[in-house]
Amino acid sequence: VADTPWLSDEEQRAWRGFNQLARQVTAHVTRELQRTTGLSGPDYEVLVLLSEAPQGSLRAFEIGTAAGWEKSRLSHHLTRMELRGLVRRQTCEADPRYADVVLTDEGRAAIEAAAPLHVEHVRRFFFAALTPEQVAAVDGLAETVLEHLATESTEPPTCSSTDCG
Amino acid sequence: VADTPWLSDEEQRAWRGFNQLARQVTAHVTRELQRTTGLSGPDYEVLVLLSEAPQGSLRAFEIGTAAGWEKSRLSHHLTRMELRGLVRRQTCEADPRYADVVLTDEGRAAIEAAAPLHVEHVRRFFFAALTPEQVAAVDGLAETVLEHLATESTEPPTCSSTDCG
DNA sequence: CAAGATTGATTTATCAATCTTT
DNA sequence: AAAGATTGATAAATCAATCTTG
Repeated sequence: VADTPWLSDEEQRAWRGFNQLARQVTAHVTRELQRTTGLSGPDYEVLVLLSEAPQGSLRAFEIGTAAGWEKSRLSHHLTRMELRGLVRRQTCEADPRYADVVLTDEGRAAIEAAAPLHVEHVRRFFFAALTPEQVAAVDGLAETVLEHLATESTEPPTCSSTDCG
Repeated sequence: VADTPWLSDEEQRAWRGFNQLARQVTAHVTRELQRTTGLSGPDYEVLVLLSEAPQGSLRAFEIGTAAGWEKSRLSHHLTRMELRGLVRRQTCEADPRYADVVLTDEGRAAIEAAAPLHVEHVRRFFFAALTPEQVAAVDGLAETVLEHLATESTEPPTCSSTDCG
């Protein structure tokens, strides 16, 4: 901690802006999604993953990994979606410790109806404001930081941000 | 909806990357904040706002506006923070419909102890990955999109994203 | 024992009134 | 009636066991 310098003015602005950006864009998009389709953000995410999977089916933990959820949240959420008829769970007969999650017909209908609306919202609240260069910048930023986070977690004890010499 | 085109490959990547970025950076930072200081993200946000306010005091709705929370969430959260001794509520005598939220000594101690740690986490999980140009890009993106969202909401009925002529 | 999964309890967030003051 | 605030009920996310299989 010792010698960690404060954030510069520009960093401060960038950090607060980044947070506001993330929060507000997400809020606008998910509010419209909810209003126009009845699906929550998490609902939509699960449905997209399943709809893009080979047989409309994934192991539960694959969804959890992709969405970045812990397993209990995943299980509870799948239970709610199952009650609404959007997905179905079935134990994998080959390997009974895995749970297969399958997109139902109703679930597929829901995601297919929702997708174009969602795209419209994303355009309206996000891409409409951006130049092609800015879109590229977003893509680059995401790649850079996510790459960094992936390695950051698997690094030595951490003498991070302090000079070790 | 009609003529809304699908997202291009690059837009698709940018949108998914943006979401992953926002989620993962936030997750890393708030997890470390919680672990090292015992404060949640929302706790920290309220404390920062109060610590930067003139008398360490704000009207409740000002916090709600700044944080983008609805009033019931705000009220519940303030109740929890008050129980922990971080803030104190007092009715404004001049205008009894407003509730003043005041930072307690304990609350100020908490934010002052947490701030440098938080800065370190933000550096480690975010700025460490970015060049100065990228920091500027983040700042610019946030400004652009937030400006757009501010006007978007106050616009005509919405013939958004469809050609009107 | 480790990994996948589920369950129940607790904590937060959201929703729908309600209350007060202007 | 409108705006600020609170309250109680519901829904969702997190936490701490537990269970099963390899």
